[in-house]
Amino acid sequence: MAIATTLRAPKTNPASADTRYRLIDAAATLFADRGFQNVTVREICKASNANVAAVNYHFGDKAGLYRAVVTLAIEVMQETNELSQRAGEGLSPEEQLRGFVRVYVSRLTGEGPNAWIHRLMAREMEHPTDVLEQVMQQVFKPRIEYLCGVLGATMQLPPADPRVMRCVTSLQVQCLVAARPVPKPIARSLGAGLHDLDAMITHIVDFSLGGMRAIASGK
Amino acid sequence: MAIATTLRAPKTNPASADTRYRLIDAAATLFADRGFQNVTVREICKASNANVAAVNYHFGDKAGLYRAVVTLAIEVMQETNELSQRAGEGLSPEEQLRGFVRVYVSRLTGEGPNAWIHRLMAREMEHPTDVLEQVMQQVFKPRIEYLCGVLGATMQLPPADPRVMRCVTSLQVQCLVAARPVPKPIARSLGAGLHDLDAMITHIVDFSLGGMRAIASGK
DNA sequence: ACTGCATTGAAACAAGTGTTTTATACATAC
DNA sequence: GTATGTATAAAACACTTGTTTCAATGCAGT
Repeated sequence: MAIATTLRAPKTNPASADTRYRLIDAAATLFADRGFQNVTVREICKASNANVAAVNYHFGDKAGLYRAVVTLAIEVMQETNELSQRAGEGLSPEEQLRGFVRVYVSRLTGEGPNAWIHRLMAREMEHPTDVLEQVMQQVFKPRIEYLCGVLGATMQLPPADPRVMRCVTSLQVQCLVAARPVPKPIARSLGAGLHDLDAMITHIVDFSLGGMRAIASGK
Repeated sequence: MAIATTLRAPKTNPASADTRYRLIDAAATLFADRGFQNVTVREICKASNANVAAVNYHFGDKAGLYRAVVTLAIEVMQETNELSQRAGEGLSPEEQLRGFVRVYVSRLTGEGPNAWIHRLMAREMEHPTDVLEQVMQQVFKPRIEYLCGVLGATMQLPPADPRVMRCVTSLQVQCLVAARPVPKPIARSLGAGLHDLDAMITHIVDFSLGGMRAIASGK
C-alpha cells in the first residue's frame, strides 16, 4: 500500500495537492471554531468534499492534519509580526507601539481569510498541545522580544526588566481581547463602546502609555 | 420507575445527597480543566466512586450535572464579589480599586477548594453555553457595575462613559490573565517576573491607575 | 415480616468516533 | 497494451460516547 508521509508535499498528481489544500482549508476554520476534539474528520471531509479516508491518507491521522494547520498558521503569524513591526520603522518608540497595536489588532479582528488563526491560537494558549512549543519559539518569542525593546525604550528601562515584561503582558492581553468577538450575553450587558475598533485601538495605546509612565516613574 | 427531578434536592435518603455532592465535586474540577465536551461521565463517576448511571439518575443527563456545577459556581462568585467590594469599603476610590484587585486576583489564583471556578468561567467566556446568560446577570453585571462606579469616581467621569467602560475591560482582563496559570512553554520563554503574585497585583493597580489618568486627562 | 420507594450496580444499547480495508479509477512508464 | 503506483470511494472495523434497562439492595412505615 502506498502511504503519503505525513507532512510531505504531494509527489506528482496535482489532484492530490487539491484535496490536501481543501482539507487544510476546511480544517483550519473548524479547528479554530470548535477545537481539535470537538471536530470530527467526517465534518472536515464533508466541508472539503473529500472522502472520509482522505485525512488518514494525506496526513496519517487527524493529529497530522492539525499539525499541518498549525504550520500554516505559523507562517501567517510570522508575516503579521513583520508587518506590525514594519509599521513603526524609523519612528519614535511611542509611534512604534501605536503602529504595532494598529496592525496587530486589525489583523486579529479582520474578517479576512486569516481570521481563523487567532481563534486557533487562543485555543492553544488555553489548552497547549505539543505544537505550542513550536509556535512559542517561532512566533510569540520574537514578538515579545520586539515589544520588550519598544516598551523598554519608552520607559527608559532595560528590555529584560521585569517591570517592562509585565507591561508587555498587560498590553498583549488587551490586544487579544479587543480582537476577540465578544459573546452576545456579555456585549448586551456591557452596552456599547466595545465594538468601535478605532476607539479601542487608541484606548489600548493611550491606556498602556499611561500605565507605562506610572510604572516607570517609580510608582 | 422513580426519577429524581433534575435540580431538586434529595428527598429523604442522605446517601443520595452524598453521591450527589461527590458527583458535583468531581465534575467541577474536571469540567473546569478540560471542558464539558472533553470529560466523560465515566470519568466523573470513577472520580466520585459512583456508578455510571448515577449522573442520569440524579441530574437527568450530563448537561444537568453541568448546570448544577455552574449553579454552585455562581454562588461562590457572588460571595467573591461581596468580599472584593467590602475590601475597599469606606476608602478612597483608588484604595477601593486596590482592594478589589487584591481580593479578586487572590481568589482566582488561590489553590483553595474554589480554584476551579475561574477556569470554568474562562471556558464559558470563550465558548458560551446556555448558562452563560445566567452567570452574566448574577455575577458579571454587578461586578462590572461596581467597577464602573469606582473607576468613574477615580477618573471623575460618569460611570456609563464609554471611556470608563474600556478601562474596566482593560483592568478586568489583566486580572484574569494574572490569575491564569501560564502554560509551561510560554512561561519558559517569558522568563521570570510573572509568578510573583504580589508584584503582579501592584503592577495591575499601578498600571491601570496610570492608564486611567492618561485616558481621563483627555489623552 | 411485608410493602413501598429511593438508590445503586452491572450489563446492554444506539449512536458516533477515528481508522482500516478493499476495490476502483486514473495517470504515467515501459 | 500492460504494468505500476497514486488517489478516491464505499464499506466495515474497533472503540468510546451518553444513556437506558432491569435486577438487587437498603431503608422507611405499618
